[in-house]
Amino acid sequence: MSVTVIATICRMTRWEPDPRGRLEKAAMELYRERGFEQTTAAQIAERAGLTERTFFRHFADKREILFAGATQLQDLVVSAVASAPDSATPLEAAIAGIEAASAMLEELRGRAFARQRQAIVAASPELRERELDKLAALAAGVAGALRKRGVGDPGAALMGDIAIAIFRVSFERWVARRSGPGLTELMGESMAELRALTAEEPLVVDAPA
Amino acid sequence: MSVTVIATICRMTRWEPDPRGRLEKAAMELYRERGFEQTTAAQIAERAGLTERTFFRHFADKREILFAGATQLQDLVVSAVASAPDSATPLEAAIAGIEAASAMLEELRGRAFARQRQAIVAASPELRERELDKLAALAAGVAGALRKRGVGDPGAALMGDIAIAIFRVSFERWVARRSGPGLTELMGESMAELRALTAEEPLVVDAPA
DNA sequence: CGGGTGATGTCAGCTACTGACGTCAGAGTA
DNA sequence: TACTCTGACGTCAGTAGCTGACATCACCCG
Repeated sequence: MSVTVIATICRMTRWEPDPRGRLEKAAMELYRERGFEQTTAAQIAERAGLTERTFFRHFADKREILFAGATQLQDLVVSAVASAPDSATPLEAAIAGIEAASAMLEELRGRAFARQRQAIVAASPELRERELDKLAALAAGVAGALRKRGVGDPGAALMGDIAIAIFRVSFERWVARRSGPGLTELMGESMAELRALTAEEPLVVDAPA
Repeated sequence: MSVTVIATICRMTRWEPDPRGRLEKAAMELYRERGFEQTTAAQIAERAGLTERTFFRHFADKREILFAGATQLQDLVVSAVASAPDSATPLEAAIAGIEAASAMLEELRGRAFARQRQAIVAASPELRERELDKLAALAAGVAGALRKRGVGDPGAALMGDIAIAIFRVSFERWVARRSGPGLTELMGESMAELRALTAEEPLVVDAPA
C-alpha cells in the first residue's frame, strides 16, 4: 500500500519503472556488501521496493540475476561467427566471435564493472558453476555456428571449446588488473600461446641445470 | 528401532554395512526411474534404509552423489601429468593425464555404466552444471601440474582447458554409442582434429559451388 | 463507462539443507 | 567385569530457495 501511496503522490504510474534493473542493482550491492550466500532473495526484493515473489518472476533463480546479459552476449558471438568472411578458417571464425564478445564487454560496462562482478562470482561456488554453464553455452553456440559454416564434428565442438578457453583465460587476466593491455590484446597473446603449444615441433623449455 | 531389531536378528552389527554405496545405488535407480528433479533426498535415503539427515552427512548435496569418484579421477589425472617423461611437450603431458582418466573410466565401470550415468546428467540442468564444475576442476588440476613442470601462464591454463575439451568431446562420442572405437582411440582422433584446426596453413574446405 | 490485460502483492506449501542433541554398539582400558 | 569414549546414525526444529493459486488495480481499448 505504501507503494501505491508513493506512486499516487509522485505520478499516476502504479509502480516505479524498471523493476528488473532495480533488482539487478540491489543484488549487486548486497552481494558485494554481505556476500552471495548471506543475501536472501527477500532482502534483494526489499531493497528494490518489491516482493520476493516478484524477484522470482523476473529471474529464474538467485544466481541468474548476475547473468542477465548472457543471452545477448551469446547472440552477438553466434552472429559474429556466422558473419565471418568465407575465407576465414574455423579458428579465425571462432576468434571473430569472441573478439566481438570482448569488444562488447570492454565498451558496454568497462573493466571496473567486470572486476566487481568477477569478484562476486569467484567468491561463490554456486556462482562459479553458473558461470561455467554460461561459458559452455557460449562454446556450444560457437560450435553450432561453425557447423553451419560446414565444419564437421568433432572439430566444431572442439573449436568451440578452444575459443571459449582462450576467451576465459584472457578475461581472467584482464580483470585481474586495473589497467594494462585490453581484453582484445590479451586474446591475441593467448592465441600465440595456443599456436606455440599445439605446434608439431616441441619447444625447448629453458630448464635450470 | 526396526533397524535395530533387524540388525540384532541378522548379526550383532548395529547398522547394515556400506551406507554410502547403498545411497549411491538407490540414487542412481531413482534418478533413472523418476528423474533427478522428481526424486527427493528423503526417498533416496528411505530406499537405502537410512534417513534424509544421514544422506546429507555422506554427500554435500543432492547432486554430489553422482560425482562420488571425481576426486580420485582428479588425483589420477594430476599424477599422470606430473609423471610424464621430462621429454614430453606440455600437450603430450596433458594428454597423458586424460589418457589415464580414459583408461580408468573404460576399465573401472565400463561404457554401459557411463552411458546410464550420462543420460541422467544430460537430462538435468543442475547436474550438467555440476559436471561442468568437475571438468573445470580437472582442467585446473592439469594446469597446476603443468606449471610444476615449468610451463608458464597463460599457456598452462590454456593447455588444461584444451586437454579437457579433447576429453569431453571424445567422452561424449564414446557414450553416444553402445559399441565401436574405445575412448582412448576417440581421443586420438580428436587430437588429430585439434592439430588440423590450429595449423598455420588454412585447410581447404570442400564448399559447394 | 465497462471489460480485458499485465504486472504485482499475498498466502500457503514443498523441498534442499543445517544445527543441536539424543542414542547406542564397539573399542579401549583398568 | 565395569567404565568411558567415540563414531555413526536418528530425531527434531528451523531457514531459505522456489512455486502455484488467487486477488488487486492502473492502464488500455472499445
